[in-house]
Amino acid sequence: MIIEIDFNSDEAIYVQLCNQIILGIATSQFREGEQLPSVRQLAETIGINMHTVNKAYSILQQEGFVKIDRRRGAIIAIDIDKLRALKEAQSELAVVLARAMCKGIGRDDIHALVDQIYDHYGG
Amino acid sequence: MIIEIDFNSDEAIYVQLCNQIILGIATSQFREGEQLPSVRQLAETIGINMHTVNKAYSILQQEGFVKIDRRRGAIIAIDIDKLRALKEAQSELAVVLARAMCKGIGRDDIHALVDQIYDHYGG
DNA sequence: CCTTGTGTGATATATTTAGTATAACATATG
DNA sequence: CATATGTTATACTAAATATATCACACAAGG
Repeated sequence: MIIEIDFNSDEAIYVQLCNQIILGIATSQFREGEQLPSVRQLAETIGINMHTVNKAYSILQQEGFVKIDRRRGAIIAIDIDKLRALKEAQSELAVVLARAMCKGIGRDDIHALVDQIYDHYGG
Repeated sequence: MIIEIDFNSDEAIYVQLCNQIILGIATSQFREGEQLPSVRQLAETIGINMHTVNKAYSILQQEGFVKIDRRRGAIIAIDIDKLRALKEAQSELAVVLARAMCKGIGRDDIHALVDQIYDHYGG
């Protein structure tokens, strides 16, 4: 999978890394049990520091997307806590939808967007 | 409208302020043409610095939620650029939905959440 | 005319976060 | 033993965040 970092973005590099890897999992470019590049390797590929990658991996571990094995590095391993995930999705959606509503975007527009994204992700 | 700031949150104060005011607009607690508290007044109410409120107001102005009048302060004035708003909603949704999908949340769950939020906002 | 209340601007300072640069360590693999 | 893994520690720079003052321009009201 190709990971691209926008160094001019206002989003921190480690946040962009997390999001892209999660996007990769959602689009089945990364599959359960698959091994991510080592922190040193990915850091060199992207041209950033090892610790920045390590921070992203640690967060992904904490959020239950990967498990980290001393021998093999970071491995995709989804820890499903659906109730918790639903709560988080709800509070994140609340912010996004409030903005959308103010701008005159109706619920049908949102439903269409959701379907479009799910179709694109192959769900 | 009551604005509450969580000083222990990892979200910056000015970001929380922006989100809460946008939430207030979405829920019709703030209406078009209505006047927001002055930067000094709101700062004192919350117990934060004037400039922190000013930063939030400036961002809201830049994002097209308020207009700032030297005489009357910040006034709710939605600038509707639906195409742009749709693009932003899409990219924000893409991140949220990727996380949800990985955790086994299906599109029906999301549609239900969307309806729930829109109902709650009174749309 | 003066006071008051707007937003705005400049400056300074403290704190936290982000990112980098090195180095070293424990451990598992071959 | 050499290599590659994550991990830990330290130090440093740069940027973001938040606060603290002070001052300015402008408009409203007495």
